[in-house]
Amino acid sequence: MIVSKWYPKNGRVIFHVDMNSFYASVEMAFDPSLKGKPLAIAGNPEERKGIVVTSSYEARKYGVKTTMPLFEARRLCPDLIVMRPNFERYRTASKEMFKILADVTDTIQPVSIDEGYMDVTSCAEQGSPPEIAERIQQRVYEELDLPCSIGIAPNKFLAKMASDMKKPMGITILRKRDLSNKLWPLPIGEMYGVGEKTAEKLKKLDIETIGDLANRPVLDLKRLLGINGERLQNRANGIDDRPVDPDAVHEFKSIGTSTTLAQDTTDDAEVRTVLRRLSKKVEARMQSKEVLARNVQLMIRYHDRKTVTRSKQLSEFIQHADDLFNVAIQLFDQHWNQVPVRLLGVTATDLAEKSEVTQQLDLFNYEEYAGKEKLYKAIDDLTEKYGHNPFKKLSSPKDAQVTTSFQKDFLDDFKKE
DNA sequence: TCTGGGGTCCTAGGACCC
DNA sequence: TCTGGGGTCCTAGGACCC
Repeated sequence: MIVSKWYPKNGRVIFHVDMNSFYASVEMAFDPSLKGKPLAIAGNPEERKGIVVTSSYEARKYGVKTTMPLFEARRLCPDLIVMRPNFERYRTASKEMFKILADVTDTIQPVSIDEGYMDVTSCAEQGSPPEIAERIQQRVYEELDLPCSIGIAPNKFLAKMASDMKKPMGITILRKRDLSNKLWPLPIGEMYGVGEKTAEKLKKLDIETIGDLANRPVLDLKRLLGINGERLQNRANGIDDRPVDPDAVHEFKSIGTSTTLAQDTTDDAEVRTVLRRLSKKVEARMQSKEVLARNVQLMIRYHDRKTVTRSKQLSEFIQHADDLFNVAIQLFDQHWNQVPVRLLGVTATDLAEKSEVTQQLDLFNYEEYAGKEKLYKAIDDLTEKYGHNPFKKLSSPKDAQVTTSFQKDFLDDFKKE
């Protein structure tokens, strides 16, 4: 049966679905008169945000690229149509796209607004992987008027590299046995995970292609790049065991927002106004995700683009804009060196789910209610009994998850006494 | 009037505890 | 009196990706 060729016993079949020039394509679907024209999505130059976020393939022919300043893009392509981003529109399109993927399998890991991985290993009854990929691509194109490319491979890294090989509207299969033909000839800078700095370092070792990396003694790479050297070499050899994790998208590690000011400023009042606004924005997003934070990070970019971050770990979780602002402004006052400021950012990190933290708050409330001595005495007894204090790491979200059920039982018992 | 804004992961050093 | 080393927490910065 042909299926066995595609669904090997000991292997996986992973898709990487990548929307082609997503923002520009969404605008074209929204207003078909834009189709076939050079289009760029960019911020407002008057607010010093005039860089290209995405451009259509027609614009790319002129050399227009992502992160290119708008004036340069216009110089390369005088007829360039420029639009401000409509993020709501893109989020809506993204949701529709992922709905189509979800008709194939639940094992989907969105990695950004316009791309995601799927594990279709157990989808044999729906057809061969190329057939499934083709159906997905057709549906996205017909129902949403959006082009996408799909990579098919035994793991995430190869699927990611494969989806990049044919654009727009490509479907590319990258098997292990294709590595030396299809992957190894590529320049090292095109490898996912190798950026400008790493590519420079590797070139000093005469590593110019992915194949050079794959076949280099691993010790050379470890010396140069640490643990990442070994990992990159494994990837180059088609080794990547990372699972497709549908929960990863919910496990937020940080929530932040930043803004480049229209003009550099040394005005304390303006800084306060901006930080207040940013704090409110972060609060709103924390609320919608139902998380609290125990660490606040301030980012300052100076006139010369030098960027510093300063953070503060807190003794308790916070959720309100006022609290975020107070920490941010304290950090600013402590660390600002009086040089004109170009950008300000506020980020909440060390996050925990509200429901988890609420249980901890219950504990502290009970503490007030029952009287501290009594509670501490009980905890001391427990510490003696178990050889460690089961409440000691209460403030760490991860440990809180582990220990909350124990704590809950303990509190219930304690209240009964 | 050169270079946005959202993230993740890793490293490294000092403080502190055992 | 002199000593090693592991582990965790906290802070800051860098590389990378879309």
